[in-house]
Formats: sequence, C-alpha cells, structure tokens
Amino acid sequence: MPELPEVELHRRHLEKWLAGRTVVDVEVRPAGLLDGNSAQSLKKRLKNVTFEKPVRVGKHIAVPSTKGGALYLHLGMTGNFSRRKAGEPEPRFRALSLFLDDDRVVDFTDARRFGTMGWLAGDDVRAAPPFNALGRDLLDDPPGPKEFLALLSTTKRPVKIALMEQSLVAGLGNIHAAEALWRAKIHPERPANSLGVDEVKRLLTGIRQTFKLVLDDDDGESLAYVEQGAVNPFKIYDRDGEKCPRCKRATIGKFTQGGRSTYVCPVCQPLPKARKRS
DNA sequence: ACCCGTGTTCGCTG
DNA sequence: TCAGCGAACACGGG
Repeated sequence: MPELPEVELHRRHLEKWLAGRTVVDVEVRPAGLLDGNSAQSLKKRLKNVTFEKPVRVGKHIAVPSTKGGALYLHLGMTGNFSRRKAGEPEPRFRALSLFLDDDRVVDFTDARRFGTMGWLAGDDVRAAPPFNALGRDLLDDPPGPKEFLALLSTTKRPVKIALMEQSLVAGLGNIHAAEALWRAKIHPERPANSLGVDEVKRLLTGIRQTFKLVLDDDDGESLAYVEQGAVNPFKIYDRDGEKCPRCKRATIGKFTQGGRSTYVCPVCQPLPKARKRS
C-alpha cells in the first residue's frame, strides 16, 4: 500500500525493530528478487547480520549491515511489514521472516508478489542500483521551485504521469500524485512542460501536505488508515461522484490516465483549451 | 464470473 | 537514440 509516506512509516517501524538487532534465522519465499540474487544467496547473506538504521529513498528501503552491504526491500503494490513474538504463527503471504536476537520476528508479507528484496553489496547503497536511478526524494531532499520547474520542463507528458516517474522525482504514486495536483489546482492532463513557476510552487506545497496527512497518522505499529474498514483519508482519491471538499460545488470526476484511475475537480482544476497552432 | 488494483518493467513504435 | 505509450507481471478481494 505504499507510496513515499507509507514507506517512510514502514522505515520508522523497521528502525525500531531492526536497528542494533542481529539475525538468528531467516526464512525466504522466493519471489521478486533483485538482479543477481537468489532466495538461497539472500538467506545466506542475512544469517548473523547485525542491522543499522534503515535508509529510504522514494519508495525504496535499504537496511545496512554493520559489516557492509544492505538488505534491499521494495513493497510493490501489497507489501507490508509486521512483527510478532517468536513462536507465534507466521502471517499469511509471508515473503521473508527475520528471526532476531530479541525473540521477535519481523515479517515481510506480499500478497500480490510485486515486491522485491535482495542483498546490496558495497558501503554506499545510494550509489548502487536501483537507488542511483532515482530523482530527488520528495520528503527529505525535495527540489526547489526553480529546479522542479526545470525537471518538469523536460517532458511534454501529462503532469500526473511525469510526477510518478521515479527518475524525475522519487516518491509519488497514483494516489498522492492525484491528491497533490488537486491541492495545487492543476489538471492532471496538463503537459508537464506547460506549468508556470507559481503552479510548481503550489505543487511542492500540495505534495508536502498530502504526505503530511499520512505521516501524522502513524499509530506506532501499523498503518492506521489502511486497516480494514478504515475511513478513506484522502480528499479526492476514490471519491468520484462526491462533492469537491474545497469548492463544494462541483462533483469529483474520474477518468483513466496511463492505465490508472485519476480523480479531478472540474472546477478547481480546469483544463485550458489546447491552443490551435496556425 | 468478472473487474479492479497505493508499482515497476519490458517491448514496440515513430 | 530515445521519449512515449500500452501491455504485462500475480493474485486477492469486492
């Protein structure tokens, strides 16, 4: 369920659960492995590893080992971390279990198996793939307005599609891209290179705000809003047919863009008529 | 039965 | 050569 803020909450949980802990045993269910890794090799690398503070860039996590190298994790669509006491039954859809020296077990579950794990060699994980292909992290290292404007001006693709391009800027997915654009009053189909500097400033603010909504919702153990039966915390995502919470006049619309559902307030986010060239 | 999906990658096209 | 775009991946849940 992860875009940047959800992954950041997971990173904080992993920091509490793993930093300073040593791996006593490992179980791996082979799926979604990083290039050059096998389930067997990963299991071998993890045995007796002592973890340091987990690092996150965009939606990617690395948990460095005190002896060099790092455990790499990407949650895909349905990845999740949880912790149990040793001896308690393993969770459904388990992809990886880390049995630790404090009689706890940290599990990575992944129902849809789009997640990825593996071992990163070397001391500077950020210099290695897949980290070296990422743009600036939108929480910890966001671009300034001028730089963001320059990045967006490199493509004529719809701004929502461009925002989800992890090599441009890292961390936005389908939900938060739609939410940030609504907050910035920018239509998702606007060509990325048509935005002005004021719009880009609003976009940076919108991204900060939509991230904050999730980051403030951490209950310390799990992602509260994702729990079954939880109320949708978002402003327009999955709210087509409802009134826009800002203008309270228009009805939120839904359409497909790049194969994914996109939501828009037709009043707050007008799409300027394309100029006919003559 | 059928459709949908908070992500990424691959292959085709112009 | 490469930006752009659609399909594919896997599988549970509504």
